[in-house]
Amino acid sequence: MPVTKRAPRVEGEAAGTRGERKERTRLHLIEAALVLLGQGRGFTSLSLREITREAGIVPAAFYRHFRDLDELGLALVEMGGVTLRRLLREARRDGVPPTDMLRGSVLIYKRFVEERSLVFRFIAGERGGGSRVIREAIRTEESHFASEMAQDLRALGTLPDLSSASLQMICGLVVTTMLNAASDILDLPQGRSRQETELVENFVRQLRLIFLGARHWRDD
Amino acid sequence: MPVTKRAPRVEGEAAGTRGERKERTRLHLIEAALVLLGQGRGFTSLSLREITREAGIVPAAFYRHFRDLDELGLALVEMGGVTLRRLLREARRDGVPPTDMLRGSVLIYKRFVEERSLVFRFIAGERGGGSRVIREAIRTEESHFASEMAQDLRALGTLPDLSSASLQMICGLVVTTMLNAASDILDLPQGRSRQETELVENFVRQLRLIFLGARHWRDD
DNA sequence: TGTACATCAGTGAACGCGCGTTCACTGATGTAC
DNA sequence: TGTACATCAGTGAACGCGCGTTCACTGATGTAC
Repeated sequence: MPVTKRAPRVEGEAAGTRGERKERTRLHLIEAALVLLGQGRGFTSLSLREITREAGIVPAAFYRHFRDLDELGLALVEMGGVTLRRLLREARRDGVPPTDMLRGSVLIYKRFVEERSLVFRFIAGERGGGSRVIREAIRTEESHFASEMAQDLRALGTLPDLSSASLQMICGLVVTTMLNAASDILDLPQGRSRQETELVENFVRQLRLIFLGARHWRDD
Repeated sequence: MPVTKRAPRVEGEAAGTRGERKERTRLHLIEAALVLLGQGRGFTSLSLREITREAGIVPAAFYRHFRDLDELGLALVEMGGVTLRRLLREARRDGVPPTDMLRGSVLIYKRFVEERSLVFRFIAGERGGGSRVIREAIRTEESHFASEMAQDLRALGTLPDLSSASLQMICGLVVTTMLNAASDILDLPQGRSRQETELVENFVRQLRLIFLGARHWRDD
């Protein structure tokens, strides 16, 4: 029976090596920022002190993790990118719904957005406004996401006649449409199922239109 | 010869009735906000004092014109709506370019956006993030704009086989694509003509795809 | 037209407050021997 | 294993600053007679 090198800790809260604790505080800061963003304000309007207050540490400790708020913003973008990639991974794993493919995908996407509302609020919110460096980081994530989606469509044999460039362009349009829809989804008033189905139907139709165009697209 | 009822003023700056002067200060406040937004920050991060400083009045005077910053934001949204309507009006007046319709329209749009960069920066920036009340006001303007565009397409006889609902849906997609593109246009680094033509070509292709889909769309 | 009074856009000072950043510090965790 | 020292995440106090809002005011413009 091997000797326990380190005494096991009772409280799960404070467990871990110094490095692990530090990482956890970093995540607390990121989550704190997301929570505050979830209250419907822009990232640029958050203050360092608010964030540390929400995270439960002293303002000065912020600097142990990020040089400034922009650096935290970039961490949020990265988390957004991870979230998007997970969406594709799950789609790949589960496959697309066999009947009424598009509506099924839209409903899955809608639930995905709602379950990760804070991250999507951030991405949808800072994509157009916010600071320039963050906007560009988001654009980069978007285009990676579009490329990955294009690869998946290629692998699935959808739209086999299109060049990679055209497929990429089409996926770019799909991605911006998805992110616009995410913003709409998050602003849905609760319990207004009429508005909800209208939004979904509109979203489905828009995607249908795009894929209809794609099927008739001729590379030049 | 009629008597001059009021002594003519020498300096154009201070001219006008009290009401006119007030209106001018109001516009100064709106322009000041736009100038500050043009420096690449979000509306929610602007301060009342900054804006009045930029407008050349004392902070307290702000309250003679707006209850708070949100009310000024709504005025900005309205100005954005006016700008979009002007775009359609000019398109109606000048007609669409006869050859290479879509690329021509895109280039006209690009110039339009660049000439009114501050308003578009605001609209593109607050559309996804910002405060909820402003976001919803922008959505309303967007959908009015889409309706008007749909009417114009109907009047021009483009896509004569589509129902009004479908036309509206398609125009909605066109509008969001245009506004996404506006954000990209405004972030173009100066003098990088390569990136510029790529952006334009991508934008043209996306619109082409949408209209190709529209031509094959069957109402259900 | 001239006069006396009302209106009100803009002023300037003041208030209490939260901000970002700095600093020397504490004390648990990690490491070398 | 035990001990002595190093590291460093988080502390708490302090700073100067710009913030939003209030208030009594000023003086040009507007109005009634």
